[in-house]
Amino acid sequence: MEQTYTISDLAHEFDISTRTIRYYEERGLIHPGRTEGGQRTYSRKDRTRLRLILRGKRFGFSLEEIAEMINMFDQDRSGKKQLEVTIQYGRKKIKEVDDKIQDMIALRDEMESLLQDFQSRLKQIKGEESR
Amino acid sequence: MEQTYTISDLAHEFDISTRTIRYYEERGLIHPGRTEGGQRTYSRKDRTRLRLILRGKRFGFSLEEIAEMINMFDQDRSGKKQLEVTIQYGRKKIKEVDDKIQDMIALRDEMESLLQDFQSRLKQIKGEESR
DNA sequence: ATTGACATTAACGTTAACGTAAACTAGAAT
DNA sequence: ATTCTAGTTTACGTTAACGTTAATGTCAAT
Repeated sequence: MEQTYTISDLAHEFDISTRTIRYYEERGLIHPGRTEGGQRTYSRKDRTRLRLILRGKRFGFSLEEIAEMINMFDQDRSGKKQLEVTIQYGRKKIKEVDDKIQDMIALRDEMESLLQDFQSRLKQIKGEESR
Repeated sequence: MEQTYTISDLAHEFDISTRTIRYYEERGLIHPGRTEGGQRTYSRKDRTRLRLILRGKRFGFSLEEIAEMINMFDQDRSGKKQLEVTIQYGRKKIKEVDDKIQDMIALRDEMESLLQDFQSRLKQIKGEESR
């Protein structure tokens, strides 16, 4: 239990460049440790965090938004009022995600119905063919 | 039945700039008509198409990808082979969308479970409070 | 101790997707 | 007829999210 990763370990695993990982650090999204010699060293938590970042990216959040969300869930919010605010914000963000999901489902359906059109056209052609 | 729109009609309706709409045209995503004097005039079909473009954008497809998809569903594919290819491609794109949806649902769940943590913490604090 | 593969920072370059400004024209309203 | 609002093209500017290069340091293996 002391599992760490180098920057290229993670770069390979997630199929991104080392530059990208360093850039995320530059933007305050991740905070790896350092070795004696000054090289970055990533813990399991860092790796998990990177996965989260990439997941956020994949559906169109900006790095700034992702930073906001992550840092939010990150702080040691011990006060009651703080916790309540955090939860409020979290609910809002989740709703945003829900909305995006709905939007995508709508697009999916639209695409599907276009495809149906094409398929019935194809069927018709095939029908004519065998006359 | 001759409903048309000006560029700012659509800009207002979809809450985007006229520059954006012109840019989509520049990139070959939409092809409005012109008035005598040279001003762009948008039909209902153009409007529908714009809606599709924006929907595509909203979940992270690039304009190039959107152009590819739209033009695909656009051509008058009368040949059987052509139709089959189009349908294949369409299936592929729909699967991509499905994957994105799955991905987003995973993120949503992740966020939800984080929120649960916070909420149980809050409950605990409230419990202590009333002791 | 010397490779060789991988690491570091610094800084400039690149692309997509527009924003913005200038200089001008068209159309609607008074 | 004039004024005002909205349209046009051209062209340069901007930002996010990295890519790329240079110049140099580190670590593991021989």
